[in-house]
Amino acid sequence: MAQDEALWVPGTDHAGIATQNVVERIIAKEGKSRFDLGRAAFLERVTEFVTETGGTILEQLRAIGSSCDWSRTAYTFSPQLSRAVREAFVRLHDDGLIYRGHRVIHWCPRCLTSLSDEEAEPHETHGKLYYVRYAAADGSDRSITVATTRPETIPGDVAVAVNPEDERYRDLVGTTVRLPVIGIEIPVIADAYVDPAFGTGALKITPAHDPNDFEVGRRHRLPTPVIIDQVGAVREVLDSKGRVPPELEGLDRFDARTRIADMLGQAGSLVKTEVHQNNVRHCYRCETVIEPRLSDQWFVKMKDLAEPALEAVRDGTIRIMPERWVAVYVNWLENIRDWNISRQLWWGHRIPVWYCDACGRKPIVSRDEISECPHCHGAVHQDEDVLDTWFSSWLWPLSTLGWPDESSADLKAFYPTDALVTAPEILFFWVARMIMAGYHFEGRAPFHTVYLTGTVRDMQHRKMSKSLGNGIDPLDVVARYGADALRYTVIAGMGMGADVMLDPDNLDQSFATGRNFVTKLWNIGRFLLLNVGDGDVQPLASIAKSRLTRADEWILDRLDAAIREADASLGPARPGDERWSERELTQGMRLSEYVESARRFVWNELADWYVEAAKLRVSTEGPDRDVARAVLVHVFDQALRLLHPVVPFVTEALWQRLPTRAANEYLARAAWPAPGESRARAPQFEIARSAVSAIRQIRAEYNVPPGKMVDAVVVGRDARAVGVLGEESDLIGRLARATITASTQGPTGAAAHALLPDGSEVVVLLAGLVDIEKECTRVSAELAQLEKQLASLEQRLANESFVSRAKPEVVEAERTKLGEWSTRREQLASKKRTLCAG
RNA sequence: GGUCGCGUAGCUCAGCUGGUUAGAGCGCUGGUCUCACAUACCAGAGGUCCGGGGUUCGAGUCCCUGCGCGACCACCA
Repeated sequence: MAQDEALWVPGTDHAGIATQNVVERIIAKEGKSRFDLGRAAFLERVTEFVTETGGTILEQLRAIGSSCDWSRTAYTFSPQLSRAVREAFVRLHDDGLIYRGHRVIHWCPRCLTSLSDEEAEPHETHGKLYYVRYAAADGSDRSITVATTRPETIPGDVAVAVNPEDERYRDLVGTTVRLPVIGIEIPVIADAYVDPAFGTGALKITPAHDPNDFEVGRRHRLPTPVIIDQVGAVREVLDSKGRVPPELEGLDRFDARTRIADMLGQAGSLVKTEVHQNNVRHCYRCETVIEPRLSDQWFVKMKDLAEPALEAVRDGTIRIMPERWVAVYVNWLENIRDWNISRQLWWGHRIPVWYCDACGRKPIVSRDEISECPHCHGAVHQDEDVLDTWFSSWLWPLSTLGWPDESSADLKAFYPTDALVTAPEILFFWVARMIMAGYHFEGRAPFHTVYLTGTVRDMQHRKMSKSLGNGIDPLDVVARYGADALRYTVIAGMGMGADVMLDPDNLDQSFATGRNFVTKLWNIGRFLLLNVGDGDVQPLASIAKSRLTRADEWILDRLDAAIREADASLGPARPGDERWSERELTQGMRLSEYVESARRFVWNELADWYVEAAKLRVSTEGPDRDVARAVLVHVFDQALRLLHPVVPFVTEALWQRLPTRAANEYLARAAWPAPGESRARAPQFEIARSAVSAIRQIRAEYNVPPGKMVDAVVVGRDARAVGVLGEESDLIGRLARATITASTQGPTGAAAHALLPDGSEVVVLLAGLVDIEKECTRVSAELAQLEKQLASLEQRLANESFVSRAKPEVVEAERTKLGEWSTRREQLASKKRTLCAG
């Protein structure tokens, strides 16, 4: 609408682990595992499954009216995007940024795959801390007690480590101790990694089953016996002959834990156990407790990649909103660790690496399939593993625009893109990595605004999830209330980065905001179209300014204010220069504020006041009818434009029916509104408006029946106000059901009184109804309140510091206020004298 | 353990760089089926801006502190 070509590429990723898990569960019901089916047949099943179900997200996206370019719907597993994945892998490898590492990684014994640091989620767990005594090997009665949460890994121990500074154990360093129950002799070593303050200050070292122990073991050139297999059972897997006692052989790690605790107890080696709280990592897909596992995996070196991504956010090339996430982003990048990109899954991009079975040279990394060794022409086999799904997602802004084809028209036209909108929980998984990929492969940031939304939660503030059953399917909401109601509710209810609470058990109430607004908008449209009728409607520009009424000027003025507010709330789409200015960094993207400005205009100003004011004019034949019609249509047209991005369906449907709409035009393509020049008489209408409110207030207070006409004297503060009130008396009278007399002064007794903000007064004559005592009380209360406020205002203005230090416009405003309030005080005081004297 | 955020009306939250009498939606109370709309209209009640200090002419807004929540990160076995 801002006449700026916009592209939103829809699409999905292949969700490696998640999808594979679901399909494995399905075939498990048939009593099969993926290994029974074999790789090819299994992949067929997954493809089948994805084809059937994969469209749901896109359907939902479409149903809620997302204005995507559906012809470009992308999928990370498509040939085009797969090509980009391979290209990226090969380039990174050629750049020396991909390497194969032998180390302890996070392993899910259920999914049978490794996971990245981000995919292994720490959960607070209440466990036990076991204190186990390791006796000296020399037969003396000396011993060293270690504290461990995982006694089942004792068979894999290769040393006991203490801090080199620790006096308690200094004489033991260099000696050997025996593994309890097992009897193997291991050394006591000193390593600074050990925290002397924790537990006993002595730490058992199990290099194959703990990442830190692995590092310690490497420093001390210790062996790495593996005693837990890939499904998490204890057995002699590698370099561990004679280490696993027969009682533990084949036991699951948790069973082995209780079993070995018993054995240690019987052997007198278990000193004590303590309740202990610590973080245990779980698989982010199946919640299984992660088992650290020693294996060969492909890693991406992250430090060099992180550098420009860090710089981009620091120097304002990319802004992250809300701003508080910047610190989180920076912190993660500064402490970034290498990215394990291999997954021992089948559903994903196979790693483009081949090994020669004959000559056994270095692994061959290739863009194309390889059938024989380029060196010896021997047989080759491809790496069994696939890539982390995020290894394809991190290329999204590039790959969906045609990369690696540098001549791609899309890439030229739309890269770098503008805004990336997503949930904060994938800031690291996705956003940070996309930025790194953008810089590494294309030398530029992939977007310059990162907008992190809040999360939709239920009434207990729980995230919506399948397992809790507290989710809301957008399709249900669309079916019940329409897409616009859903969109309005969520957009209006979500301040920047704030969560929005919706009750899955009470959709009526949860979506009332949006439903009511859309209904209201529709009804305004109905009235308008009905009353404007079929005849030609003149464009507002062709109406002479002198023909506009005060109400016309007022509503046009309010429209301009709404447009200005909306523009300010939305802010600029992209940086004015290469980088965001200090101001721009935090400006804009306030969707809820933009929506509120538009809502207030349409509902509280257009519908509640202008439409009511214009009713008589549009139903009365004559030249003024055309003026009112022109203004109504113009204002509504502009309002629809303003609202279209939020409620596209209902605004488009209404706009199509506007008499001024040209054939074959769409609101979606209409120009975004721009404010016009200011109108002098617009503020005067406020006096009339408050007069109506004041009369209504009095009517309500005295329980005057709605149909009954009353007499009201409207006393202007000055001649000009009286003039305005006189000219608008018909309108005021109609809206307030009163016969209006505008005057410079009014009766003080036997009437109900109300003051207008500008100092004018409304006196409603209620023959025989007025309760003088009530009026006295009211006026007294009002006066007291005013006196208090006036006192503090006077004090402020008498304060020299305020007058000299505050901004001049603030002081000026306070002075004006003082004048107005003083007048009101006098009026009230005189009123009080008359009323309260009886 | 580190970092960050939050605590404003019964509920969910706005309130941006300190400056009119602190706002919205939903809910609540009273009155209206007024010829666009009862998913509406009119009027109204409801707030010690978590507590305590401080800076300032001026604090919901800035600083310190206490209490209560939450998020993220982290190799303390």
